[in-house]
Amino acid sequence: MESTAPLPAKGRPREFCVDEALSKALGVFWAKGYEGASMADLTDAMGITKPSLYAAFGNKEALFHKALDLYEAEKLAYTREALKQPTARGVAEHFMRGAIEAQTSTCDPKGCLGVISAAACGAEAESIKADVIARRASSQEALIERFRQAKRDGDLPDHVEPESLTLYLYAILQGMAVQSGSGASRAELERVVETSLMMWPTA
Amino acid sequence: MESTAPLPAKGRPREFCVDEALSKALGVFWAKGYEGASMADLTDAMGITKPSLYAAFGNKEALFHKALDLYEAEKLAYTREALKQPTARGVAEHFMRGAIEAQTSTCDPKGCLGVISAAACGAEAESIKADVIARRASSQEALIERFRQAKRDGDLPDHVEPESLTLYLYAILQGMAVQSGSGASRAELERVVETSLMMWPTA
DNA sequence: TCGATTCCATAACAATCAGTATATATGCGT
DNA sequence: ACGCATATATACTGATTGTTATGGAATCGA
Repeated sequence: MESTAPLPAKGRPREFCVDEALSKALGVFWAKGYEGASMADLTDAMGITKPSLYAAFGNKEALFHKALDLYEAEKLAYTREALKQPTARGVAEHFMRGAIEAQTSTCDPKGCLGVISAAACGAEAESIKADVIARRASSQEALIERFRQAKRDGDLPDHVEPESLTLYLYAILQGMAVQSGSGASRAELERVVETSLMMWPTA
Repeated sequence: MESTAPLPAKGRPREFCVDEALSKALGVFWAKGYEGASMADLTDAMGITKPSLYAAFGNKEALFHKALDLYEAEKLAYTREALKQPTARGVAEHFMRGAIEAQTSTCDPKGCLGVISAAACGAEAESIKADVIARRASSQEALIERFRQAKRDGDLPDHVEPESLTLYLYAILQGMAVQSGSGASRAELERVVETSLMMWPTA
């Protein structure tokens, strides 16, 4: 294996920052969806030409997967933080309040890239959908495990199943994403969160 | 105003049934989204040629709005039934179980056309999105009014706000649509519903 | 049977799609 | 200074997008 350290750099050096360009691409995919984002949109926002894009990222699909990596790493960091909260209720609250922040930030597109990409369902986007669904499943698995721990902690009532509670919480989060992507205000999303927390099961 | 009764029918009669063709078009939009559905897809499924489509429906956008009308009238009929349930809890349960039926029927595409169309966010689809959002708002208004009545009936706790409860229930419904559109099984959706009902506020 | 009228079918339209071929520019080691 | 390797810029590819013009076919009232 080769280190990622600065290699000798044989040929002509590229004139743009790959990470920065990827971040711009993420913004376009987030705002317009996978199919809605054209290569012209992408190269425009990234400030590079098409051959440069293909050389650096492969093709549109590969670019999207890398943008999804970045999205998970940066914009979904709060989900990993949420799992560390001491109570199941705290976990849920951190998830939902983090979702509000991520989905209504004024410097980012509205809504959730995962939900947008899973809902956009052209035929060519099947591999995109599969990737998003797989990532969601793995993220749900972590939450299920966290709720199992909560039950062992006596933090959740006996009659609550971690799998069901996870599906339920994810439904709320996805619903919030749909609403924020449809122009819902932060105040409206907060009402959803307050209502959810009001009903959260107590041990 | 002219009656819709069979006019003398001046020229050559059309060789296809408009309602049937519209129903086929709805299926395509439902399965592939507004932007994902091409005119070729549509004419293929409808069994007509492009000029016939344009003559009968105007253009792609007008066709979509009419398909949305049909969707509301046929596939969302359960929501009007739900509002008639005697208790707020019954209303919510009817909404959610109706959503399961509508979103996992084996003879229809999975998921909810409204959610799919609101999430698909190309630039050209702005008018589509606006239509879907407006219809959702009007449907939410009816549910808010129903929950207000429930409060007057002493059917909901005092501290529950009809607006918040509506946003919350819609979030769950939209989340279920996202999940069913992403391959969730009926059993998984039923877990969401059971969990939601378990937490439903009692007066 | 004759317009008049409306429909269907084929083919074309300009625009856009994702992706690439070609040519030129820039850096390295030698 | 030379070749090698890589990046950039322009222009192009074939396919597909939504939409429409054209020509023939079908049904009407007269």
